[in-house]
Amino acid sequence: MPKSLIVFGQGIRARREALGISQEKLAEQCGFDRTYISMLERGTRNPSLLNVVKLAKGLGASVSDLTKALDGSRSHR
Amino acid sequence: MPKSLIVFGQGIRARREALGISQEKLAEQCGFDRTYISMLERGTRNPSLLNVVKLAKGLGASVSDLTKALDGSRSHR
DNA sequence: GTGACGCATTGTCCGTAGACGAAAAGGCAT
DNA sequence: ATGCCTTTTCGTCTACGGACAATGCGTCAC
Repeated sequence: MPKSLIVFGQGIRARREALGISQEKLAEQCGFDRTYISMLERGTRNPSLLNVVKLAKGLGASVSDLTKALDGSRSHR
Repeated sequence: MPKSLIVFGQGIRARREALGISQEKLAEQCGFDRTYISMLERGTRNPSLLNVVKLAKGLGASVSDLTKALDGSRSHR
């Protein structure tokens, strides 16, 4: 379970909760399945770049904003 | 062919050439295949988040730096 | 010419991303 | 306790990511 995905998922969850919306609502805004959001937030999925872009739109954030949490994270070393 | 991937690939290529290294060299630093780098730079591949992290390391850049180019890009609309 | 280099392109292969259904469990009310 | 809402977790399935080998095309040098 790569640390990068954990960190990324935590950022997603934090932003979603800051917006006060459910996983289902976010999934619908992104065009995803609700279970997919659940797995993303727990770091059990490795999303593609295009889906990260969709996520950013659904969260009203920029892509680089979502990925800032990964900048210092050594996923494995 | 999503515009986001094109833009992302152009950014990869620009950074790689700024480093003065070949696709093969970058691939080896990232643990990728050389053809994969080629396809990424042309936007014909949709990399996973973990691979974007690997790319960032191989290029000596931050993830959010690589994805900054996507911030304003409307991938489809 | 014939090398070597860098890049693009194709095809095959396996693993997993991601959709979808269903179920279960945790709040938090009433 | 019974609702409802949210989230987690379990299947299955198809599509695509990504590795790898092979080929081709240019452009250098020799």
